[in-house]
Amino acid sequence: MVRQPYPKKGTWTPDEDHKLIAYIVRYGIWNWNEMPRFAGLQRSGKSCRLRWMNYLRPNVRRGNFNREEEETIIRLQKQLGNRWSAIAARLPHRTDNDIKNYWNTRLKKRVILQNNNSASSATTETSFSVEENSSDAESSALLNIPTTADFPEPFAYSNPFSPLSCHQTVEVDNSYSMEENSPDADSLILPYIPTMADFPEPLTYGTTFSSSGCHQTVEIDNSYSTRETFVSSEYYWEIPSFLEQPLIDEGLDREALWYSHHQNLYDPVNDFWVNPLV
DNA sequence: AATGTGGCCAACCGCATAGGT
DNA sequence: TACCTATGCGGTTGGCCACAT
Repeated sequence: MVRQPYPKKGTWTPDEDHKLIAYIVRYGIWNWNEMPRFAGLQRSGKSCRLRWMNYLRPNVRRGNFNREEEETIIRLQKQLGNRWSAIAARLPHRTDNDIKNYWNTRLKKRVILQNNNSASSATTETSFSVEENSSDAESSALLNIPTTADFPEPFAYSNPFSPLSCHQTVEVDNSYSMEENSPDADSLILPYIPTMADFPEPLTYGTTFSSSGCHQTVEIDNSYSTRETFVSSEYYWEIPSFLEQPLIDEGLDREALWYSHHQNLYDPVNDFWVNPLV
């Protein structure tokens, strides 16, 4: 009996990122638990999923939060509590983990301070309990505390595989529009979810294919949901080692796919994804 | 220069939930 | 209906880094 190697933990290496991106771009997401084995990763499926969702996934916006985003987070946290996924759903391109971290390390203190200040100025009482998750909308008024948006500085994205790097290279527009977000939290804004229509040609699931990379076969389940699982064609990246392998889906034309996504090129010299159209 | 301290954030862990059998 | 598995979510941890002493 062959014992499964103990899943690797800790920080992901660029090589691991490369493998995961390449695998998902090529085959999509069909089963997180099985995927690492086929992708040649020693990680748990859970770890792969987390890495993809929080870091490698297309459209993930990283770097400083602007003032509008901060205010939105503060407002939604007050309304929804620590339901980070719900808050993230209303902040396009931000992950729940990012929002959670940002809240815990920065915004939380600011809100507490703000509440303390407003409490002390609003009443002469010396003992006043500040409820962090108060539903009192009146207490949501922000102090004029400088935020990162007040001190714009260039973002530094160190990860060469960051999707943001592909499309926006270095500059990040601080005027990032939040107009998609209704100020009314009751109107739910869902994040963009790729559908089959986003693909140049439909993937054919329910077929059996062989992965030449690992010399194994796998059954693709028809019941597999498209929700949050497919890589949009807009972000089809070329990974040389994988392109050298034959495509496994009959319906896919590698060349057509590549030309339809030619805007993203990998610069092997600088180990960086660039967009020549930007 | 060495050490201590705190902030930041990627990643892990455990539990909840959804969906399939 | 009960059980099992995969996935999602939120809390927490650990390591790295910058800064202070």
